[in-house]
Amino acid sequence: MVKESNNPSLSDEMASLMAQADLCQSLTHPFRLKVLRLLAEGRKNVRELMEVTDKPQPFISQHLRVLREKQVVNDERDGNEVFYSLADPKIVKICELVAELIYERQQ
Amino acid sequence: MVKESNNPSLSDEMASLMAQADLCQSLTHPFRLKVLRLLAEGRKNVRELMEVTDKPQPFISQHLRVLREKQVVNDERDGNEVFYSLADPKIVKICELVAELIYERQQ
DNA sequence: AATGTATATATAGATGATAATATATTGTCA
DNA sequence: TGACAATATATTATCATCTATATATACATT
Repeated sequence: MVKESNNPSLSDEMASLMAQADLCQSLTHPFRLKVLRLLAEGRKNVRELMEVTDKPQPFISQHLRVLREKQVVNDERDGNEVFYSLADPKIVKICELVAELIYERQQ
Repeated sequence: MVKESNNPSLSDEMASLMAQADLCQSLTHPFRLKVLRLLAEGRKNVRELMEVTDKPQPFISQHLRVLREKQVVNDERDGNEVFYSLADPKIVKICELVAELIYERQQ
């Protein structure tokens, strides 16, 4: 946004805003929001997500990668499978607030 | 995401997820997050946002347009000036949670 | 080692977002 | 009405994201 100034607190704020924007980027796809909603119930592997969402495997893995890169989910391998889970319970809170906001709009 | 099924509740969920994703899109730019933070203090017009952020006017207006189109802010004209304000207090909550989440990461 | 299963990555064409510049609109006041 | 101030929109080049398809990797089992 702004060129870095020599005031450290300004660039700190900028860095924080950039990180926040980056995190929000992970929430800009309906499928990823759906995945987050599913993971809020508990960890799931890719096969389970395929069964529930009926989407092709690479499609799912690509979106999981976005979530992983933004540190919104964690992955842990268990033998052949990889389980995904929410990295922070605040993610659920955020998604819930967003959903509420949309819900209230329709009333 | 998914082709519309004949189950109305499914497409309702889809519509909701799409609206949620669309709203989150407004949060994916550091400048817009900065603006929301400023508007959380109270309504501001474009000139005030220019003074605080030191950004060119069209840059600001374009980002305000995104926020307006996503219904995240309201605008009201007062003579020559247009004042922007947050459309819903939940926006502040969401931004705060996102900021907290980022803050905690750094610890 | 060979095969099968689960998941990840590479690639490419299409679509969408961003930023800068130029220009248009809207309202005020002389 | 004409000139100015405040804000909005149009345009365009660049860069990121999305989806589908193809392919690669990792682990398990025989």
